[in-house]
Amino acid sequence: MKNLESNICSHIHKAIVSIGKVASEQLSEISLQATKVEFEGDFTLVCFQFTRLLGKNPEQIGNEIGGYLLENCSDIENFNVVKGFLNLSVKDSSWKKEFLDFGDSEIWKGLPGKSERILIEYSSPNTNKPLHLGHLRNNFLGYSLSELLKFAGYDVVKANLVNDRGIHICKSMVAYMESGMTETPESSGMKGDHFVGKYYVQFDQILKSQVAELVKNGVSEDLAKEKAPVSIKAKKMLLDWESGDKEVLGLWKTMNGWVYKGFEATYKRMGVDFDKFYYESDTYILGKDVVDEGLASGVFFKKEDGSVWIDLTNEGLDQKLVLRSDGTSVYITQDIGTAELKFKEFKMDRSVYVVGNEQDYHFVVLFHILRKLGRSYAKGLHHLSYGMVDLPSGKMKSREGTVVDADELMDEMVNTAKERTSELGKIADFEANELNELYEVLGLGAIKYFLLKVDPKKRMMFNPQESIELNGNTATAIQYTHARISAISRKAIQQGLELKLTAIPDSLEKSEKDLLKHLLKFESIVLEASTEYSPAVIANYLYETSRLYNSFFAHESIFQASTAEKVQFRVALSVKSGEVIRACGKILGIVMPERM
RNA sequence: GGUCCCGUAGCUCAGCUGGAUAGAGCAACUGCCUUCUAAGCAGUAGGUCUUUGGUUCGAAUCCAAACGGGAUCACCA
Repeated sequence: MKNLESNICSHIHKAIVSIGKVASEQLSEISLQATKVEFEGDFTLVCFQFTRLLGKNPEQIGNEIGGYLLENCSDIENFNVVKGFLNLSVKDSSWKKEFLDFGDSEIWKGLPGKSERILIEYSSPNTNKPLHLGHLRNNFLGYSLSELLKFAGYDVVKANLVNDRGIHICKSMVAYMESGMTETPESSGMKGDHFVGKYYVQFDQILKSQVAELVKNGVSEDLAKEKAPVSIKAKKMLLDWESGDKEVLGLWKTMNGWVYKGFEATYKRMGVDFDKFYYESDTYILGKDVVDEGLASGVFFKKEDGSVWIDLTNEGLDQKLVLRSDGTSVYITQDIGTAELKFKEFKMDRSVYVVGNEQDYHFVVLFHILRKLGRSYAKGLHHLSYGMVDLPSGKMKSREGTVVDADELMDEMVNTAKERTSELGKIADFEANELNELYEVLGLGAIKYFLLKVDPKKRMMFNPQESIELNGNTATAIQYTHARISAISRKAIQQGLELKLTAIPDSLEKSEKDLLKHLLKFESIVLEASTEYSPAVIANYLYETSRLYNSFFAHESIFQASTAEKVQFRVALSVKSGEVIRACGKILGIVMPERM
């Protein structure tokens, strides 16, 4: 699309210069839009924008530019002006050339490399409970953003900062100790992360009963929460952990080990991976030297009690603590330190944090701090902030048991895919392992697409009662389109037909032209998605591709086309569509099956 | 209360760098499988784009305010 469209634009530019006798610098960039179906033409130029510059009415302008193009631009066959809109019809030969260039290109292997490295931090789980639906959105977003940027030519590093320490882990540990430490994931047959999560929930139950007891004896609720024996134990355990108590560290390692084993299985099933793991137990001490540096340079200041702050009132924010009065770190201290560590290790040009929007403020502050500290990497920082996944009952709350567990959801969707597949009964000749692989691909694809097609920054709704759809705007329907295309190319190979797009028939059916024009947009869509950090852009484009292909498929017969040339062309068009669908699927982490 | 995000069809979402009659899917209703995969296609119906002002030749899109929903404002992470 690039060549044809930009060529026309540059001619329009010249036309305006020649018509209005204006300096070419006075013109901003010309952009065209696709002509609406109700009108004749391929591209439309909106002429109102030039009325002031040229001192003429839009109709006149349209006619004059149209006339100029007809004479000077070899791509234009005809034009018409409706109100202020100049509709341009492109010659079939120009379209043909454009389509053939596209047929030659191998753009779906990825865009040319850009010597820029981007580090993407995502997932970042707590090690005290299993992953839930919210984590799925985070993981799929982070993974597909990484794939998207890789595809766009960047050097991408995927990092996971595991939150493996803190009071929440101590809670699981305390509850486990209270239970007598008799069972293990092995003995109970539970997945490690679910096993530890069970004790985290148990802690809360013990706490509740102890608080109730204290309240009955006249203690206020707030105080009771603090004074409950398990609360005290958890706090003491955190201190013991920090002072390196052998026993506590031992239990901590054991329990985290169980969780990691569970996470590993879940990550594998989700199809996400990481190049680098950071652990907060290593990084939580970092950042203090940077605070010292900032104090010396005057970016931070110290209050009488010894606490260290940054004043962001000039930025429209308030004062923010960066070091406690006792000299210990807070959350943001660690993040400063971790940012330094990442840069030291990877020298990345950009750094993206895939973190929920409840931390918007935190990242605004963090980025301000790093900028004020004069860090070279500060301009490349970006918070990919995504909205929560809501249930019809409202927010997910682990304590109220209203979470949708990631492992369970994946099981359910794979199962739904299985039921549907056997209902349709098309794959009777599949081996058992092929079948299971297909169910997995369909179930996981459905969840991924469901979560990725929505603009990341928006909150979204998930209704666990109705399982994720398999008809309509879903991964399943897209995967189906791909399977269909694969069937076409199998048959074409059998018949010894050429799969490459090497020739374009003189006249194209509407559905063919629409599909081709849409496929041409692929590169610019990838660029748009990567500059906006939005896999949703890819997902929506992918769906449109699938829809247009299906429409073409339903309207035109491929192997029964009137001429051999048309058969060849339609086969090649199908193959191309399949390539684009697969490329989008790869970016989204959705596998496209050959048969289903 | 301050700050930030969101508000489009009954439901879930596109469209938002201003352009012609606002698009999909689900749900409802009609058609289409003796011919390449009907998990599909074609159609009907469904809209004061939360409201009110402003900017503009032109606003779902930009600006302001109001209303509604959410997040956040800890020496928690």
